[in-house]
Amino acid sequence: MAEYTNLEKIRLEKIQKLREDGIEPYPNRAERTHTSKQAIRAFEKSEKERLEEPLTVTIAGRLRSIRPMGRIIFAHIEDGEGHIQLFFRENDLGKESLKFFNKWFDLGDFIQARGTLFRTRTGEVTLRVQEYEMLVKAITPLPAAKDEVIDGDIVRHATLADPETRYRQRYADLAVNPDVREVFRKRAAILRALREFFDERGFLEVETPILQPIYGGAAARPFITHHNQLKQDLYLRISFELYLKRLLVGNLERVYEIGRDFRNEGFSYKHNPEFTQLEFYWAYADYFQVMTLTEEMIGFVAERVLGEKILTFQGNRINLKAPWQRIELRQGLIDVVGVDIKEHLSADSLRAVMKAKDMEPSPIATRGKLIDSMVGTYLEPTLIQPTFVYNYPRDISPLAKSIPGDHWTVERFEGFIGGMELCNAFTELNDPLDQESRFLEMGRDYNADDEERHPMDEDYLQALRYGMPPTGGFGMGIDRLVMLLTDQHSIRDVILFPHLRNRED
RNA sequence: GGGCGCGUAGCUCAAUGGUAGAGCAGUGGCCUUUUAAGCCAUUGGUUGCAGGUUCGAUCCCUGUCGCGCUCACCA
Repeated sequence: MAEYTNLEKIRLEKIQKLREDGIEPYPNRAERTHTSKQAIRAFEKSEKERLEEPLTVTIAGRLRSIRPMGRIIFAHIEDGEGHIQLFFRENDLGKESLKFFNKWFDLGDFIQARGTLFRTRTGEVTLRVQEYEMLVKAITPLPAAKDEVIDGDIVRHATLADPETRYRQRYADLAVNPDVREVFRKRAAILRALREFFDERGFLEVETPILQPIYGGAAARPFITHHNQLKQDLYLRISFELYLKRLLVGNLERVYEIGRDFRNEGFSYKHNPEFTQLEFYWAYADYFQVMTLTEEMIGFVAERVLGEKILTFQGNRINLKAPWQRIELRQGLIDVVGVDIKEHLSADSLRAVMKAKDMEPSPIATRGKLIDSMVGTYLEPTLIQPTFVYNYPRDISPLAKSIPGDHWTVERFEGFIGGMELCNAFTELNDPLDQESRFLEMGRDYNADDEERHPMDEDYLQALRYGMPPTGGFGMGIDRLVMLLTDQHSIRDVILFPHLRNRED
């Protein structure tokens, strides 16, 4: 049972009294002829055409401010597209009707109003209300103190700022913070642009299983669930990779999927346990071609969403125009920490030189993990402008193809923007025998009970034995791309309902 | 998981080892073109939760819950 605050009790009482008077505070049906924006546009058009007849419209929305001034009342309502001012006048409505509004309506209620449009002395297009009706009585007041209209924009004073409430009650956050709505509109535009980009280039959008008997394609701990009838444990996917590549075996030469991945790991400003991923696989391409396509893709999305390839992220001006900077991983680490990984082909040797350079290498990490941690700690934060780091260590890339003649390195790159890893791609390993030995290698590098261990996927190997064309593959966290294009510091600000701990107090 | 910080009215924030205050919102009144409208009056709090120290705790201490930052973790 909800416990009501005093403010809520007052509104509950209003609901009861309205019903006693035969007025339904939650009517089944509403009516509107114009949104706020449409109404204003229609009025401006009629002004231009010098129409004599006043324009009559019915609008509906949430009451965001009320300014009673005796026998008149000004109010603003907000709908999905904007806001518009209502003008209630005793001369138009009669004494009772004006009083009724004053008495029973509160900020946050939904109202439907019919009337004619005019311009006030201050020039604002306003609805002169002739009839109005309550659509919804809000019980809880919106967590915002007051609105001010400056140059036609609503400015909110003392608006909801507490991050916890904003994430837990996203509905309230959205209702009260228009820029939050804007972030999610942009997110939708980004997804639309990505689909357009791949559709235009002959990529087929597909859907692969989220519930998987064997997880794979990434190093991450999975969520485990259970199918009752099958009496079988299933995993929520940690990547799409192994299923999408099966499709290339099946002669679908260009595929992509946009969907949710789940990783049972800690969260941070750039990690949420479920997140949206884009992966694509492109037959007869290699990782350098994928790099070029990546530049095009990100540029295309930015054009669509921002109108240009320049953006500001956390105070940095970022230029997305191709070509992006390309740094070979080995050279990047030589430049940043002065370590040449080619001279340290064992984990122990690498650990020794890292210690000598005052780093604190993990005592159990593999060579590849040590290299990756140096990249993450020293190189990644410096990569503000779009950069591809390429040629990664083999032992952390079990699904990527080796560089011919180089046992230690694979054809793989990661893309960084704004000091943040954005995407990961490689020339896909399509040699089933090599793949099998890589799986076995991984099995040796991890303990049997380590959930990050890459499990052997026999069916995937079977697929490869039929033959997978040479392929370039790519994965990107969409949430991070949205962060970048909307200048949001935290992944929680680009996910509508980010995961938070349960409250038990 | 570790470290640091935060949690006070519906919202945004103050405050003190002596029992909590402002603006807005709310309530009552005045006001027929306002723009954070204005003016007068007024209600509102188990200070996240549970303990402890103290004559007395919102403040000090311990634990706990949640959030934030950070480190670890994160092919």
